Amino acid sequence: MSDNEETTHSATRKRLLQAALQAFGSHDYDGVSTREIVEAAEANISAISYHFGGKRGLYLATVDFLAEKLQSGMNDQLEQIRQTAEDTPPDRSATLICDFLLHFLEHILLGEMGKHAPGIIFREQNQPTEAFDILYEKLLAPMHHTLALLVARYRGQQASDPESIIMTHALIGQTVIFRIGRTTLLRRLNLSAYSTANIETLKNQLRRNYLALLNSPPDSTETDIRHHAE
Amino acid sequence: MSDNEETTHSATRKRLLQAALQAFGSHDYDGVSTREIVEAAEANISAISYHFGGKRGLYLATVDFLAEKLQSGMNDQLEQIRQTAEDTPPDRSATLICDFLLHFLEHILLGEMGKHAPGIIFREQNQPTEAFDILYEKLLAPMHHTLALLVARYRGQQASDPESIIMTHALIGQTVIFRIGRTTLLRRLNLSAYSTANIETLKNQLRRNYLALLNSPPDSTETDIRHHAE
DNA sequence: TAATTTCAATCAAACGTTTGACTTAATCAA
DNA sequence: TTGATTAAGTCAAACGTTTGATTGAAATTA
Repeated sequence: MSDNEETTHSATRKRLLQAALQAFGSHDYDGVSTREIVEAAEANISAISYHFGGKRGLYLATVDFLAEKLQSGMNDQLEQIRQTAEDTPPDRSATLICDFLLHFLEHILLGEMGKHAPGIIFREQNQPTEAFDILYEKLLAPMHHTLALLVARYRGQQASDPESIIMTHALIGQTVIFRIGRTTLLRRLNLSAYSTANIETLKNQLRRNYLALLNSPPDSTETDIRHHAE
Repeated sequence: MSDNEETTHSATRKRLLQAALQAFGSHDYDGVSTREIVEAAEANISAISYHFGGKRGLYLATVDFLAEKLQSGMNDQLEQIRQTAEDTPPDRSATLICDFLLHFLEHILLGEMGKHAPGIIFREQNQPTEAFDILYEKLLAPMHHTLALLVARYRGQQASDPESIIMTHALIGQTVIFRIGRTTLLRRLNLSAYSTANIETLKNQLRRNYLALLNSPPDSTETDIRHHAE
């Protein structure tokens, strides 16, 4: 039984993936030429066809590469959160949510991943191809699921309740907008880039925002239904 | 003195802009070929060079076209909001903010603009070119500014206070994420598209979120400083 | 030796742009 | 009113370049 996809351990293959990640992260699929990539990867043109079957194959492998990379850094954290959540009272969930999201914020604002991932992820959200399935399964769904679990737990709702899911989405949205809408916010604040002090300010304010949302009363209609059901 | 840019009133010119908006809205710059555009516009290849100087010129004109289109539909609303805000007590500002954002939400989820604008705006945020300046000046800045004014007024802060600006950004972010992250949310909810009932649910929940954020107490440090200054 | 990987060279197709002829409509002197 | 002149816009055809992909030989590795 083989691992995920091919498990060819070619150095060239890895260099191609890294170069492609950088390229596809900062330019559109069609805005990146295969020659550009192989030059950055110090490989031959035909290496793309050889290792990935073509440009499209390289792109898909790159998205998988990205998802795998991010997943590995997040899965432990998510698993630990699920564990902690079970062992502690529901009202501690808010802290877990805040800590996770703020840690996530720092990653997408400062981390290496923040450079390349957003462009690819948004593009796939906006105009999904089969690459979106990879991102969703390995990245977006696990994160969304775990957070929804905590949100539901904290607010005394079901994790499958649309209200929990929507609330989770809003929490994530309020976070990622500081990466997605970075250029706009920086102009409004007369800054050219986020400093660590700026990010500290952001984190403080976002934490307060998270708590305000989490502590807001659930929809009364839903609550009534739930109470009657119990 | 001429109007904005050239005021050539060619039918072909307009058809090119409309076709280009559709094309650039759903595909990347390099993913759109000039032949594709002229075919949709039922024009000749050379019309692009003739009217816009080239593909790049057409793209910039298209962004300007988009900004102008959206601006016209929003400026009246923003002006009216600024007027209303001055004539009514600060605590009414929350309603104005909610109404504007929810109206905006409906536009980007269902309206014609929601199809094409997001792709272009995000791309320019993520990798700004001179087209971003157009979007910022005509669209993003006015909206951001007016909302920040209301937010500051409601929470008893200065509109120039970073906390007001950041709060405004968070409010907008929480709104647009339902367009940007649409694909993810729809999967989580097991839907294939937003129905009008779904959107009504979204709006109800978002309104509650907005109010929770707006009513949350401002940063105590800031508040202290402000009180001392007064 | 046999299999895997790299290489320069080459391919057809698609790209954005340019060209020069053609049409249409407005301008103006006779 | 007529006929020549000019300008604006459109068109098919072609331009040189770049694109992703392929080839078969050479190099490398096992």
